[in-house]
Amino acid sequence: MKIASFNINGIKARIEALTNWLAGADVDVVVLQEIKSVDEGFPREHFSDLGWNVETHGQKGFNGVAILSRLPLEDVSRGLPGDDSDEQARYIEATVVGDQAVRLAGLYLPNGNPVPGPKYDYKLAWMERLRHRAAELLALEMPVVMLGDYNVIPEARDAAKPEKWVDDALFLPQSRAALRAIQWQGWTDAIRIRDPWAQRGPFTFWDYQAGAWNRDDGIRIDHLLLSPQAADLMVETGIDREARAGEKPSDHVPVWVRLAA
DNA sequence: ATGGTCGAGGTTCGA
Repeated sequence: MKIASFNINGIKARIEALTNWLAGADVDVVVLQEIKSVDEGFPREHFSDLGWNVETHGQKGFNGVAILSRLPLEDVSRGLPGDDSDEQARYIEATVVGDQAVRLAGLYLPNGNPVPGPKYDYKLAWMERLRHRAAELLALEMPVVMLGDYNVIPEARDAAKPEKWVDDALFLPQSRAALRAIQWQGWTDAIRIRDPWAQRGPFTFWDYQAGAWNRDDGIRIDHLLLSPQAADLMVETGIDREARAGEKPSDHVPVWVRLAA
């Protein structure tokens, strides 16, 4: 089972690039972030006609997450538990049924800028809620993949120019500590363990501004965290970097893991 | 050191 995450930065603007990537990526399931669409505005038929099961959790204008799957999806739930007043569409869970059942949590973690301010407070509170949910998912003792745009640069080596990010919500010590608190519950960072001692990179996001892609001025903020039962099934993982060089690209590229499931 | 791009929705905000 090949599982991917892709922040597409607008489904209407990215329908062609996403469709082309899906045709060549050989993925079974992909979680999407920043669909920037209400559920009724998502081109559901376009993807269902191509053989994808579609589950969305959208809102008007901003945010929004979705799952496309060639395999059956069960027990879909929308929204991150822990705050009934939170109306931002940033989280969706589903169980994918292959040879084994795999629980997926697709997430779009708040950006948090500017700092300080209510947006950063919301980011840290959201991460605390995610930590609680992550502990519940680990307690299932089943293969779980928690993946998406975490909007956190874990370490200095995850940025081409870390000095640019020192005052940014994506790299502040509190943000990184909150991510570590989740990881240290027992999650495996699938992309990092490909090359544990890398001194720089790999990256998953390059800003549209100032020629960041051409300078390879990237950061790693899209992550795949695997429960121990999922990590035991991991056979391959990767980043589809070439997607950033295509026509009308997103500013993020897909990240993926293949499980023997 | 400097300059500066997208998307969505509606003339501005979020990233």
